[in-house]
Amino acid sequence: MGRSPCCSKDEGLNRGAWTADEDKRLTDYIKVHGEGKWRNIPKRAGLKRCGKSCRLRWLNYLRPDIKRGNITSDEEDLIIRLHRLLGNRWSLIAGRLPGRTDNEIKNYWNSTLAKREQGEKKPSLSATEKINPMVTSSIMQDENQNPVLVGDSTLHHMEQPSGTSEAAKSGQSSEYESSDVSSPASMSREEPNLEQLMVDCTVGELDLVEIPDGSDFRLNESGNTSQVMNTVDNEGMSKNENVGGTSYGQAHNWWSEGLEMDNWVSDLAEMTSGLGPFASILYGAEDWIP
DNA sequence: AACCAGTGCAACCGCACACGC
DNA sequence: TGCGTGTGCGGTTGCACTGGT
Repeated sequence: MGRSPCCSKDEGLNRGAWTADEDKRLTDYIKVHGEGKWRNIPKRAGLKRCGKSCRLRWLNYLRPDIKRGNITSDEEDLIIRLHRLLGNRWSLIAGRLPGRTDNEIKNYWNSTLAKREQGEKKPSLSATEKINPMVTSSIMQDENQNPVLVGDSTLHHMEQPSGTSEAAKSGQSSEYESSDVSSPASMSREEPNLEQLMVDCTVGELDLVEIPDGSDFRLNESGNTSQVMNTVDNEGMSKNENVGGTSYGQAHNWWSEGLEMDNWVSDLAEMTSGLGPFASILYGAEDWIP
């Protein structure tokens, strides 16, 4: 697909920092007409910006529910924990931090927490191993350097999830050592998170996970997760049914808007009685997810 | 006071996916 | 079915600011 047509450089569009007047125009327009149809917004709002830029400005800065100011220690702790579970899924992490944007969290991580994590890295146990030794001790590589999950007496081949880490794909992980578990690249390569595990398991072994609250969260034939909506009384769910569309995007919707984290973890524990080697991972998560 | 390196953050970029036609 | 569009996402860049020398 590539570059969106609305973002062509040769249209005399403004670039760079937004002015107060531009902010006001955009805010006023969205207050009246609402979000969506971003491509039309610049013209209708009298802005010399591409729609994509307008969307970004609104979502990351102008939205009224944006929480400005420093990240609190509680938020920081949550970010760290969620990052250990999810990796660089900034939107997922942001979904658990009301008022914070994925961009803000991403910046905070890259500028502050990544360095701190690197500095605090223990020589004996990695952060992941401290969470649950099962996670890393059971990940090996086959002869083709593909990650292999070793659980019980079964080997589960772990395909690299598409789009998990562009940096890893393009070899742009120079900022991090390969052994650094806190780095985005190594996170995707060595630390299969919960969702990734669920995605990568074969259907026969992990066919159906039933989510309470009336929704099914399952692995489909192709190994991707899919969500089947059974309820109509969850506005958050229905609102997001046509948004995003990636498997983890759907997980995000369900997770961030449908269930509280506490319930999610305890429900997962109940759900996982048949998950074999993966159950311990989920149970391990129960110890540290707030 | 001037310079420079480091830092934080807003904005940009390219890609992926869903959806409608 | 193929294509264009709209949207979301993660990675990267650019620049203002700050502190040290």
